Amino acid sequence: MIRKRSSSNILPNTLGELELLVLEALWQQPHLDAKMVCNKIPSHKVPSLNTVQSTLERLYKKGLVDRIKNGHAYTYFASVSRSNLLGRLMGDVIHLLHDGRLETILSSFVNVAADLDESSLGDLEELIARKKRELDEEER
Amino acid sequence: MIRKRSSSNILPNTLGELELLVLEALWQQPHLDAKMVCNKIPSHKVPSLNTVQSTLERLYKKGLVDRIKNGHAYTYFASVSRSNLLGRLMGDVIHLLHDGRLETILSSFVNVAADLDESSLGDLEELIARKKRELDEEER
DNA sequence: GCAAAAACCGATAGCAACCCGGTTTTTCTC
DNA sequence: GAGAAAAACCGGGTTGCTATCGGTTTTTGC
Repeated sequence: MIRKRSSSNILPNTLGELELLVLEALWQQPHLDAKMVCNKIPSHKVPSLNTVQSTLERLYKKGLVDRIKNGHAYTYFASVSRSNLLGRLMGDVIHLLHDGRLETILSSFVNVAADLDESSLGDLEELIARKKRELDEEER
Repeated sequence: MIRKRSSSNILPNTLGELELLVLEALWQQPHLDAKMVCNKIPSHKVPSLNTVQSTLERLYKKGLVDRIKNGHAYTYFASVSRSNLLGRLMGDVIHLLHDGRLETILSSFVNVAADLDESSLGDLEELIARKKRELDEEER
């Protein structure tokens, strides 16, 4: 028997529950050390300091947080913004299921946007218009 | 020590590698039995028939494929379209990182759209316009 | 130099995907 | 209907990842 395994989860940057909580804390207030992060975790599920530390380490290796040696302790801060990470994960999902046809992506966009009300669609239109102008600039 | 664990992966519907390959096969050609699915997996990584079967079973439990008893064998078919699944996964990601501000979502949309060229943005605009008209209809 | 605090190390546990051999059930054929 | 073939079903083993935390070492402030 060969039993060689391929990768289990095909999405490269998925997050665990605690990893997300830690990131939330750092987005809310950057430049915290491990202990401070620990104190910011919702009180009904505070893990031990060590647990938070290894979670921070994992996030660091993933490139989602960065850190500075400040005295004897690291202070951590998110190295990606919330919307940046959101965009990255969306990109991963899209890449995963892309079939080459743009329409697939676009109609999914709009399906997701189905929850959005009219003014949000207006906002989206505005953002697209801006993006178009940017592309125009680049071409010249 | 308590050592009770919370959930590890916060995204509910992530896919494994083989699960995706199987889905791809079913999208390309619906109504296949396990053996046929097996034959459609790219040749450099064909797993055993049993492996494909348990993968199909997992996908069935997840609600991503459905099946009909046809003679002595099940025939399987995807119960979600590619763009449907894409939209669902995008929804999951958005829900995961949503901070209540629509702008976060919208700017992520546009960040992803940064890879798209001008005509694609035009298509997206068109889809939004259509969506807006739909919303208009509903209101009346 | 010493005590406290933090980093570092390693070990365990749970979970989900993957992988497959062996057994049972179903069905098809004669 | 018996027997063979094919598929479903079952159970277990492997891997990779997150979560969890105790114990040890290093650093630092006094």
